[in-house]
Amino acid sequence: MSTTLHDVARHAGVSIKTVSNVVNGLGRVSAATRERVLASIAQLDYRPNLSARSLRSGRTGVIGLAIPELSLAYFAQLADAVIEEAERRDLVVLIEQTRGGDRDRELELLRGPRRQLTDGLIFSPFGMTEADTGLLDIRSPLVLLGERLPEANVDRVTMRNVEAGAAATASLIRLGRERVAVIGAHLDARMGSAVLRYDGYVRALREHGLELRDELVVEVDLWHRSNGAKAMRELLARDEPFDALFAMNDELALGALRVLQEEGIDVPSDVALIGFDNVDEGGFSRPSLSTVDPGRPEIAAMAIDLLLERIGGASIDDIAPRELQSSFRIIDRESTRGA
Amino acid sequence: MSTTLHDVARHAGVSIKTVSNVVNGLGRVSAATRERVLASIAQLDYRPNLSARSLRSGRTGVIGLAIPELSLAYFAQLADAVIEEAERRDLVVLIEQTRGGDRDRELELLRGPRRQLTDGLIFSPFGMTEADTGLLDIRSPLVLLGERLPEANVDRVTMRNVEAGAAATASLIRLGRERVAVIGAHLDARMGSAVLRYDGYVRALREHGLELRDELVVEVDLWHRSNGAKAMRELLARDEPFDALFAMNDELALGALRVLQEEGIDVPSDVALIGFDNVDEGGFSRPSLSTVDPGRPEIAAMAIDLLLERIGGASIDDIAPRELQSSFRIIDRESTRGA
DNA sequence: AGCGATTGATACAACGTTGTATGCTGAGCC
DNA sequence: GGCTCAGCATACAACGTTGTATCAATCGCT
Repeated sequence: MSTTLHDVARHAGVSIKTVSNVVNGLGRVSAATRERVLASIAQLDYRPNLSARSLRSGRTGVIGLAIPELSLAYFAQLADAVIEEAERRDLVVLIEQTRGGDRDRELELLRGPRRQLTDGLIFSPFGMTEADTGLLDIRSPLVLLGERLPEANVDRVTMRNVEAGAAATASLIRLGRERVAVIGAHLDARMGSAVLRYDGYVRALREHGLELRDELVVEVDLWHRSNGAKAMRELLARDEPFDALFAMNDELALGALRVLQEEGIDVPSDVALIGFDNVDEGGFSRPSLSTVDPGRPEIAAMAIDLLLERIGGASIDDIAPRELQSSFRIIDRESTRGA
Repeated sequence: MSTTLHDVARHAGVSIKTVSNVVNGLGRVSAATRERVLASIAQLDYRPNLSARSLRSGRTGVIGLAIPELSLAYFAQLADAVIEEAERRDLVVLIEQTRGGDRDRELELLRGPRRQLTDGLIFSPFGMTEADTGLLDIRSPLVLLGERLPEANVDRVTMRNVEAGAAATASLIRLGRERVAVIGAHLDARMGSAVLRYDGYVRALREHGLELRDELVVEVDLWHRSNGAKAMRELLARDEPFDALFAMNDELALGALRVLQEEGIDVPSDVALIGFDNVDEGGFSRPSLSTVDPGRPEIAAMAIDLLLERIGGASIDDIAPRELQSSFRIIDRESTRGA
């Protein structure tokens, strides 16, 4: 079939191991034999068999990335960042979709045989509940993205959701708006981005001496665009005036934006709007959408670095699980511009 | 480390091969021993080592997907479809980005050692030129997406671009529009989607007895949103009246839409608009975007099936390369609705 | 009863690689 | 001149799996 070390060795008149050493730059090989071997390698177009290598070494050079759905812009862009950062470390990425965060599928990915294909997994959980937390206790390297499953004894990358939520809200208040609505809250939840971003919202209101009005808070289960539209209709139906809106992600914001426009409400003059996530699309909506950039490349880099340490042998017992936080940035676009 | 066949065999008091047979459902194994072995497998939490398996079998169960950029909605949704279809065939997908279609990167992916990680590659070429076509002549299974590199002696999945372009154009004409502009043309090119969709446009005009006006044709190099905006400004500057627009993909359409709105031109009443690709986002723009659905799941399924045949051993010499075409569908949304 | 056929299980080799142990030079030193 | 020691290269085993060949025991048939 394809050329092996054996073929090269025979062709160059040396032992298999010497060829292996040349390929990997190990051991002492005289310049003369090295030349000869390299020539043979080039001539025979030898390429190492990665299956054999990983059988021997126990490493595959592949990391897994499990996300709810690649069609969601946020995750597509995240995957993009992970692939690029992985590439930089000579790793390759295998993407698994949990089909919108299906719990059973998530568990299957965590424990299934396919885990063997990868050295470790970067996992953005969604459907698993806190009761499932124990199931995360797996031998192989794992890094969680986001703040779900807070009890899990695992490395984790998050962002400063409270601070970012506060900064987003503050950016609206700084425009002179005093009735800032928010959509996407999960008031009953104890943890999660929704809770943290909402905390930030509340904090910013307080710091600027504004009143928190429950009538301006809309709960939204899934942060999809259609739900953003629904939430906005609900808010409008309450007949409670507002002049600014913090949407907990860009999808919600874009859904809300559409309804606002249908109702003839101008953004930003009537209602200033800021989203969250900095999805590409927000730069092209009309008006373009102000947002919070979560620093995806940084998130990707942190996750991979954490993973690599575990892959390198640092077990959970050796080093306690850590949580790294990416830095965010407010992006000012048309939806919060002008008076 | 982790449990192997050996461990299970010892635990169940049988030979290694018997355990292997149970796992793979091969050979004859009595119900009694099968029970015993399965019990041991469950008890020891045995999972087959996929590296060893693929070393032995020569298959990895992984296919590669090389696309320009995951952040582009079209490719994200395509990747989604490929992953789902692969899953259905018990395959897993390794995504490689060619960084917006960088030629050197494309060649690297085609010939690099990482090809060994996968059983075959689904490749959406972009940067490679016709001069590079010969470099596609690789031993390992390969399927191209799209009509670039037309001379390549390789399996390929395309869509009926001419028919689809004609159908899109016709859907505008059927609204009563008589001055249909088009953006995205590559007039100097001999091949590619741009040429084919343009052919469709021309054909539809002719079939409906409309005149082809060069002033209504705008060339656009890269089909990005910003270029859609640029093209629209160029078209408006020509001061040539038009009442409908066929954009060669949704990105162009959305870019153009934004400019039309900035200029106070109403869509669809002043200008009816249709795009191409059925990117999710088009369903949420305002007005929502009519488009051509290229049938991504079908494309993914066809590509994987072609690949699997080659992986199964059908070499290019055995079976001549084939081209499969997906079926498309016009999606009517607000941008072509009403009078 | 004696024979071949069938069933159920086993031993062994091999996939291509790399780590370990070992061997063979010849140069340097007392 | 015999010793050590570095320098270079090799042989062998092992990673965990599966295909092939083989074998023992049981079965069915004349």
